[in-house]
Amino acid sequence: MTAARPRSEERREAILRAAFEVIAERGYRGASLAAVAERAGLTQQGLLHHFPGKEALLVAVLEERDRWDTGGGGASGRSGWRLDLLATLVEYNAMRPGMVQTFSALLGESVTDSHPARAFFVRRYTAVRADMAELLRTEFGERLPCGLTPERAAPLLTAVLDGLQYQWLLDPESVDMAAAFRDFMVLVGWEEVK
Amino acid sequence: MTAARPRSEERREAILRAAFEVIAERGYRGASLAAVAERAGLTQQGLLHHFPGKEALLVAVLEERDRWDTGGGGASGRSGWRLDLLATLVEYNAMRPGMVQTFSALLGESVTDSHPARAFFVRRYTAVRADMAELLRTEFGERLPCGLTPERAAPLLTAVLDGLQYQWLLDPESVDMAAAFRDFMVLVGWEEVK
DNA sequence: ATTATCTATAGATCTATAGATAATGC
DNA sequence: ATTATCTATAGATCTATAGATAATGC
Repeated sequence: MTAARPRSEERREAILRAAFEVIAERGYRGASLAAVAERAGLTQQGLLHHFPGKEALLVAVLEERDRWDTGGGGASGRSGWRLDLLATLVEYNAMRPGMVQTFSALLGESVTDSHPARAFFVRRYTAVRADMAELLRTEFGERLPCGLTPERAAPLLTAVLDGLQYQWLLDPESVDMAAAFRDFMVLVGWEEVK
Repeated sequence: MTAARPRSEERREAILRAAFEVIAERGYRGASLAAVAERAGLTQQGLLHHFPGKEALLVAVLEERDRWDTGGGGASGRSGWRLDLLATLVEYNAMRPGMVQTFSALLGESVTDSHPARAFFVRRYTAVRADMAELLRTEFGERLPCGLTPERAAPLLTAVLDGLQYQWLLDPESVDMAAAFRDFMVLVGWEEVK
């Protein structure tokens, strides 16, 4: 009759969820272990039983993110997204400000010198640009309707996704992230209603 | 014969320069007053004589930035940039990684809750989008060659500028920020060699 | 025996204030 | 008298470690 006592794996997940939230609110540098622990319902020292240090917690958050957006046949899977699914993903993100905020905050911090997430994002963006080029190639072949090659359009596509997220996080009333992204896709050659 | 003793204004400027550097290296939250003061050549308490607190220093940094990129008939001046000058600005930025890094780090942090730079960036992006729309209208009229209105292209243009900066800061060898931006301008309808 | 968690605390920071001291400007 | 700067320090944090205690699993 008593509630099942949380097993270790559940506890870890609760800590990770708390870490996502606190990083969204204060960034990684501003996220104290005590704040994460309190949100997860244990003490800071209890948290350190599950993660040996603050950086290990960040690494776990980043790995979780990778699982999240490659899960279900996602970006790095070679299976790849289709262009229309990318538009759907943007719409989906517009309903998850917390998740977007966590990673926009981490991306922003990661450009500072020797930030612990820097290597992760360097690797990640290399992979994302390659995935985006592959996706565009699958959709359009070697040359997009706009005239660019997939390799030259890929950094632009990636930049639009990130840049719109910042504008939208700062001012969601003024920026329609999904509509703006569809505008961009039309620009590169997508024919809206397939 | 002795070097002129630094006057107050010079000291303030030295502190601001130091603050730019330390924020680029560690972000605002990671930038301690002691680190900024040491770089400027005085003690933390000496610094606090010129700026009453850490947030006042940040405000001064942001105001300096506004002066920097509106100076010389810049964005918010109603005089406005021309589109080709925007391309030139991107090339110029590619030679000033420090400045780009300071503000990319601050933009990233600013999306976290109640960050002291948040209101600044909300205001700033509203103004930037309006300026970009105005610039596009001046160049192309009510409808760009790509079919978008200036108001719908403006958030995309802004997003590309910011998004490319992050990719470039993380991996300058792999991302040619200026070339990618020119690609985007061609996309919206610019005819390259005027 | 192992796992999870806690109390206690060391050792570094951080921001900010108080008040002393020195230099400059009237 | 005002301005610039310093020493000293209060009062909060922060990360991490040490070691005790309780609960679980063989």
